[in-house]
Amino acid sequence: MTALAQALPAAFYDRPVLDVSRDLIGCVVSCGGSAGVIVETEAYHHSEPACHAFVGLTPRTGVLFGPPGRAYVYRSYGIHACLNAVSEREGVGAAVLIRALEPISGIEPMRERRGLERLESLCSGPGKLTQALGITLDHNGSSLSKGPVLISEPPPSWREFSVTAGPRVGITKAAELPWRFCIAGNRFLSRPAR
DNA sequence: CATGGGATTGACT
DNA sequence: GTCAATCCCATGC
Repeated sequence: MTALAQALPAAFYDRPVLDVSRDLIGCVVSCGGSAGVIVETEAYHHSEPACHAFVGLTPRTGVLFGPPGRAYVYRSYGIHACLNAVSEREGVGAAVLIRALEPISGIEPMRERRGLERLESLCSGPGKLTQALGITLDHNGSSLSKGPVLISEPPPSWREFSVTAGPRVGITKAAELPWRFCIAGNRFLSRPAR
């Protein structure tokens, strides 16, 4: 394990979701004795139809409209869990989808939870990284500052990289918005940046 | 209460 | 390239 870094405060997420989405690149997600650096994110905002919050306040979207800095975890295609960081002022309805991590510690537990060996396959997708870190729907609504899922500032060796923006992956509505952010050329992206 | 659609992944042609 | 798995929940009757 690397030295414990400072978890980002809730105020970090209380900003425009595009800023939070870009600034989360390089930060560290940790859970279940494993951790990885965020190399790919997507922003979602209630004002556009690809966002779950677009339909308004329902039992499903309650966390999205809650205070910033909490985890919104939803089930995708009946099989996978996807991790989001709720952003913007309470009541707005916005979040950042964490799409890919570069594993940095607790690699063996990740391999066990994923049932795979290949490093590049452990966290290179939103459903993969939650499985690798042991993140489940039970974490929905939990604080990303207090855990058990934590997001911390970038490690010292991760302060220099270039972030590119492009269209989001796998959506049918508002697909033209360039709200996906990645580290250009990183080997651990869910798919290459365009 | 019945229906349908995913912010995906992995296996297969 | 195609496609099924599988379940939560929004929507409509």
